[in-house]
Amino acid sequence: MKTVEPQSRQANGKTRIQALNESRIITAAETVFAEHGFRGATVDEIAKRAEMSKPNLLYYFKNKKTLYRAVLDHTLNFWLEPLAELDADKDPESEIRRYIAHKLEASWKNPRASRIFASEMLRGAPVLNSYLRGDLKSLVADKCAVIEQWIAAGKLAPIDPIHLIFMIWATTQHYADFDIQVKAVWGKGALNKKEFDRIEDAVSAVILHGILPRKH
Amino acid sequence: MKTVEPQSRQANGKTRIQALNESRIITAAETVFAEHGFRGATVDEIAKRAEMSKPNLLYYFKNKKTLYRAVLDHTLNFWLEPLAELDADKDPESEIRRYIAHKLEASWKNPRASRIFASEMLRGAPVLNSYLRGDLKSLVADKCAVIEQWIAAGKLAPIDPIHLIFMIWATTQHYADFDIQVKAVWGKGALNKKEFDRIEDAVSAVILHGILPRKH
DNA sequence: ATGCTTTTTGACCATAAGGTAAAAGAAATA
DNA sequence: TATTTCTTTTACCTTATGGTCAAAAAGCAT
Repeated sequence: MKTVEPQSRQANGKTRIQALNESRIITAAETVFAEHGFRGATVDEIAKRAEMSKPNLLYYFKNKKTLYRAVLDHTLNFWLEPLAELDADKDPESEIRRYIAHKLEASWKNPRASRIFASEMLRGAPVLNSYLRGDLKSLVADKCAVIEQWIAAGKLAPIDPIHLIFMIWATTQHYADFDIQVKAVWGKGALNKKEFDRIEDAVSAVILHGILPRKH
Repeated sequence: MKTVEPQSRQANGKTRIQALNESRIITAAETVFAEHGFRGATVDEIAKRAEMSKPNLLYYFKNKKTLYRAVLDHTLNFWLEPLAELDADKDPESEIRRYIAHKLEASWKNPRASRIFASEMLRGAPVLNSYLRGDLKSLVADKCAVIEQWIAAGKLAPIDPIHLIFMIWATTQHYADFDIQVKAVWGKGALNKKEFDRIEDAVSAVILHGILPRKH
């Protein structure tokens, strides 16, 4: 009865193959969950997309729900990150412009993340409820306070900060989530860098124009 | 072998019971499709919600897809209607304010319609594709022309009209589709009339402030 | 090569889901 | 009330779906 050292693992405690396959699965799952939501997605389809048998997939994620949670986790990093940056000591115009740009870019680079989030909201956020009422809520509260400071300092028109945040979220997500509609109505194919820049300009212009104090 | 007159029907050619049941089914289906999308919705669940057996439901709509189309049809009236109103001869400020109010109200009164539409977009609009590229596109083109006129007359700042429309859509839909998030982050329960009015004010303020020409 | 661990597969299983068919049951007209 | 039309139910059928299990296959350290 000889004992043998366990197989070599990466920093995160995963074998080479684990790391590889888990990421392939997550990627495949993102696509399917984004398109069909939790209930509409099937494990079979995700497995096929990950070029893997269903039982093999279930070896890495014990069931659909666990996989979904993993995908949401992955998604949230993306989602939460840009907001954290708003800095009260800096100029609101450049800060908000940068935030809009960043958020639009995120929607652009990873529309699936945005759609997964949207789909989770549509079904009433059964999984993300506590996240919404916890981390996200307090983060938003912080940022509202920053905006309030700007308003108090006369650097912004007196608007309700939370609705400003909602407007920015809504608008930037729209281009990811309603991509098909945007393309169909605007008559473009896949949006390229140039069109993307136009979007950024238009959105920033209206919002900034809308919230910077008027000069008389 | 006596023949008998067919049963009395309403103007739309439907019997009393047909009209009643079809509307009950559509209502039930709206809820389920809004929450789970086409693939995630089940006929059983819709039937249960309509307090009816599955075969009975399928007597009225021969399959899930047909029912889904009927629901989308119902939804589109809602969706298309408010935009049709923008009138070039009137004042842009009041026209756009009215449009925003109208769209917000629609989201508020029938969030399910908004969500069904959102869900259809998320999955790439397989059913609504031709609608998007047809009716909706030309309607939007018309309204862009109206906005261009306002801009040419110096009544609006020179913004890209289509992005203005997208912004309005995005923002107003957000309050319907992301209702849960709004409630969780804002810390409100169900939104009441007062909060709804605050939303309307905030949104109109930013957008109108953002697009009306600056006075120097 | 050997012995152990990790990965993958194929064959299943139970349940859910979309849908059908035929017959029973209500409504409406005559 | 009789007859016809319209509605609802019961009993199924087929396929899809989430998930399990045991065994085979592949990797890896010695």
